[in-house]
Amino acid sequence: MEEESKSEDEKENDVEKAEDHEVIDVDELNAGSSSSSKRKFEGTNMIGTTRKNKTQRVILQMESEEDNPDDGFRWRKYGNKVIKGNPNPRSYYKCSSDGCNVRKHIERGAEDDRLVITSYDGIHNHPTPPVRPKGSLNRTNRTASSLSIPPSSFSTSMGMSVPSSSLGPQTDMTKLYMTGLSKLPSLPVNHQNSGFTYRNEEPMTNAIPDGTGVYKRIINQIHANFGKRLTTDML
DNA sequence: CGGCTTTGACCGGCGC
DNA sequence: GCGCCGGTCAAAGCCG
Repeated sequence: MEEESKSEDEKENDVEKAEDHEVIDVDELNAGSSSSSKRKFEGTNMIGTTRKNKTQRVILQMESEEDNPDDGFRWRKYGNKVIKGNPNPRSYYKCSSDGCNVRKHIERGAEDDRLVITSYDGIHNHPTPPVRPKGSLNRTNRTASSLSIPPSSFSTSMGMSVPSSSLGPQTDMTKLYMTGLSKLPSLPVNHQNSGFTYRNEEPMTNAIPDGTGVYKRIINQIHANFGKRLTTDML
């Protein structure tokens, strides 16, 4: 791989890494279990073992039986690891688009195996999801359509949630969250279900065309928040 | 035949 | 300095 583990702003990154992570509110909401799981999340956000936190991290928390909800992008699994404190293994995915270094980790809640925590690392440098032109690969589709437990609401670190009833059960999970996020009407948070967390507290604008667009916007927001302008370059 | 998933090993960072 | 944990890579196998 293209290891970028240079020593550029490692110091800064270090600091960033330390304060940068945002603990998922849903956890608190879900709480009851408390400390142990909270720790887990912090750890997740603070990943920095092998890599410095050079890229933005978006964390989605949702309730689903699926391990790999379709977010519109093509992912290739490159690893699987059982993490301490969580009986469920964490899966590592990379965007299979050429030149795109975006990675994502998917793991299930230690206590709620229905709770799926997806962490996105980096920004897609391709405008549109690389939908297989051949159309031979439908794995992700299969994934999305096999969802049997559509979330009944979204909750975010912003304290918002939205009933999924307004969204089709066929919609991709991530899109659901993204879309939901962008339209969040400030409903009571349902801690029993899904959540969305990203590193920016700023509310999204409305009228997002589709999930992918929303994703981009989120990434955009994150970039803005980070004071970086990769987005401009990449998108 | 091509691409993706799976599994094990190795590497690097962090904490004690 | 050592041990533990997390993350990534590489090879083999399977599926479409």
